Amino acid sequence: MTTPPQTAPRRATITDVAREAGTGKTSISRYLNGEMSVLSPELRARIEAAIARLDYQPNQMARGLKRGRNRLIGMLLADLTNPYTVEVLQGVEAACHALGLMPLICHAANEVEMERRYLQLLTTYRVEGVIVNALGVREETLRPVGGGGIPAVLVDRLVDGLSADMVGLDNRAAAELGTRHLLEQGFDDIWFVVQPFEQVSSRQLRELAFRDAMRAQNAARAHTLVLDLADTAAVERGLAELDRAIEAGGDDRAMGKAGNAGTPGTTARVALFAANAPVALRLALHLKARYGAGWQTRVALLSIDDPDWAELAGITTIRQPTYEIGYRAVEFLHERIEGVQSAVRDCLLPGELIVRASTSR
Amino acid sequence: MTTPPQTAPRRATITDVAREAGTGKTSISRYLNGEMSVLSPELRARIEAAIARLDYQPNQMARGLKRGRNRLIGMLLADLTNPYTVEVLQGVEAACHALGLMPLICHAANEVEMERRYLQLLTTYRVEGVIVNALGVREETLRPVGGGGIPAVLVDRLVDGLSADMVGLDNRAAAELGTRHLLEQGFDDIWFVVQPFEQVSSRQLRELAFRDAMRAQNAARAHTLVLDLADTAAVERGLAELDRAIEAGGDDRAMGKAGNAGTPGTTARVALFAANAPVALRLALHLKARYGAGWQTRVALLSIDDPDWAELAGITTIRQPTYEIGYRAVEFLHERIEGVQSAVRDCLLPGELIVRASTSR
DNA sequence: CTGTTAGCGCGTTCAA
DNA sequence: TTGAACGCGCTAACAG
Repeated sequence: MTTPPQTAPRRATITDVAREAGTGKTSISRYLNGEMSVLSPELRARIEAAIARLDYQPNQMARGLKRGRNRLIGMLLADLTNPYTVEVLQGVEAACHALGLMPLICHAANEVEMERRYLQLLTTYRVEGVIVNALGVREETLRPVGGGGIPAVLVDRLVDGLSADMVGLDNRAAAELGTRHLLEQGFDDIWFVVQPFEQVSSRQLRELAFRDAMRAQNAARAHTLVLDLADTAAVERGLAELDRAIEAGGDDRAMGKAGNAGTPGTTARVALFAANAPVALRLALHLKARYGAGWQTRVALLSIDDPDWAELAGITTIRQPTYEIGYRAVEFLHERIEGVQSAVRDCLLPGELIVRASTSR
Repeated sequence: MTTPPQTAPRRATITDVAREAGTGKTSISRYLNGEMSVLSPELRARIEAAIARLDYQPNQMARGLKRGRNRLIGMLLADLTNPYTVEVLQGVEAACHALGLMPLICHAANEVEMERRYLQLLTTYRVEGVIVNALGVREETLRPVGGGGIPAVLVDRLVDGLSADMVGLDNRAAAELGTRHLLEQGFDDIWFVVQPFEQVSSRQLRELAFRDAMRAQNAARAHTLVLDLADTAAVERGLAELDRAIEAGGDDRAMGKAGNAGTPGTTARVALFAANAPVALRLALHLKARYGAGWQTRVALLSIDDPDWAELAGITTIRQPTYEIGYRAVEFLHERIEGVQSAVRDCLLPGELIVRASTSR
């Protein structure tokens, strides 16, 4: 049974409905906006019938034009490839649904230029607010948005110089949690592996907290490795450096258990601390290639973010409350849209440690 | 340096620009639409200056209202959690970018009710077309869209009773490719594992092609296992069934190499054929839990879809040309929007076999 | 309770 | 080459 390719019959407008119901446009408008109390049941019934008959659906664009609010919000995403992003998005969608908002999702695919273009596009569509999770937007780009312009809420990362609400992981606490766990498990040579810091505050904060935690425990061997995943050659070099460290360290994790922490000159037990899931994946792939299927028992890997393959790879993770992050972001934005003028708010949510084979004896 | 929270200065309108440039709105409109030839260079310069001074940006909504086209297209997605979807999306975005379209992304999160709601919402925003990758939309829901209504293009799955362009994997060829590979590697007891078919034509097609391929090779032991990932208890039962088969089959894959294919009563070499990535993940998790880290050498797993963790898990996959699927879908849709009236088209793209440890000796 | 009127920001006649 | 007037689909006064 094929649908006939007949010419598209122009969609009914409010005027059509009014004519069909034998009344004026205003009454239709009132009906649409739920002002039922001011409509006689009789008229109301006629309107309902007319709407059904014409399969009428109000034009949001026209409404928006008139009212000055179109219920659209922009959602600028740096990288949908990162499971974190998708999970946050689910929270965003749920909240939008609950608040009658419609998110315009813009995926910049890690390209700063794209971010700029999308931000401008969103402006052009007169979104009522923006949720920003971007790689390289600077204050200038966001100025017409955040300051004096439309409301903005930052997710996961700050934009320097811009004061706006922000919601994300409590990076300091999370990095400390991870570091402490590794130290407790007896690892004393820890490599924090992170993508280039760029403008991404969360990366900076995590690394900083890691170093602080190491220092606080008098654990001398703390290293930071910056891995630009987009640069194959650089990645190779970085991984080679890790290999040297791993192979100089304890040959077997079980063996090194009583290792003398921090004492220089002795074999140390090496652990890798990935700043996020993309990094962790790259590391895991390498470790598997180099040390075989059982690599988890050879070198410890802990990651912030808890992608669905973490269980499969047996890596320890710190799971972010992604859904809630997205949900809260929309709530914040909604309040701002509604005119709340309170001081800028930061919402830092705690991460949850999930211990798996790679860091347990 | 904080941005002062001054009151939002109303965005400039075309009227403001006209006044600022000392001319009428019409000229501004002409300028915006690139009709430069009809503007004196002098006026044109004044307009440019005024636009810059006011930081004017035309209101897309108003334009859309007037022109009857707002450059918006809807993109209905069944499941962003599936890496396939994200990859397709990247193709969609690239094509939209190239064609001056803006995709409204709607994520139904596998809920049929959500799909209905979003479809209606899209209608309400007067999108010019829709790309549909849905779980349960029926012809009725899509009627105002596909038939006689706004143009639609289907991705990955058909909607029964609806004739619309569609683009996706050549499921038949892909399933044959996978089946042949497994048979060639000497597996003769193959389980096709798939989510409930529902309205999803691709699932049905893959399963059908699998059975056909098995029959064509006179390979007697072909099974189909339907796994409803949302139903934990049902999954457990299904997995138990698989375990029985696996453990009844050859104890070691290397051993069974010379196994007598299809002969009943002898030990057979068991392989699992996952219909897509979510299924493959569930299977891999179970196999790892039951057979340990080296499960890949114990039981073969092949999957349609090539998620980023496939390499990590060492499973053989059939990679879909996801980016191209998304890109082509938008191209098709764009043509329809532009009024192309040709017969309904199907674009079936080939998959690529990527052999990994789990199915090679 | 109901209809009339005047725009929202913009594009498109049509005259000037 | 330019601009004034009208209307897109809808809402918000303002009468009745």
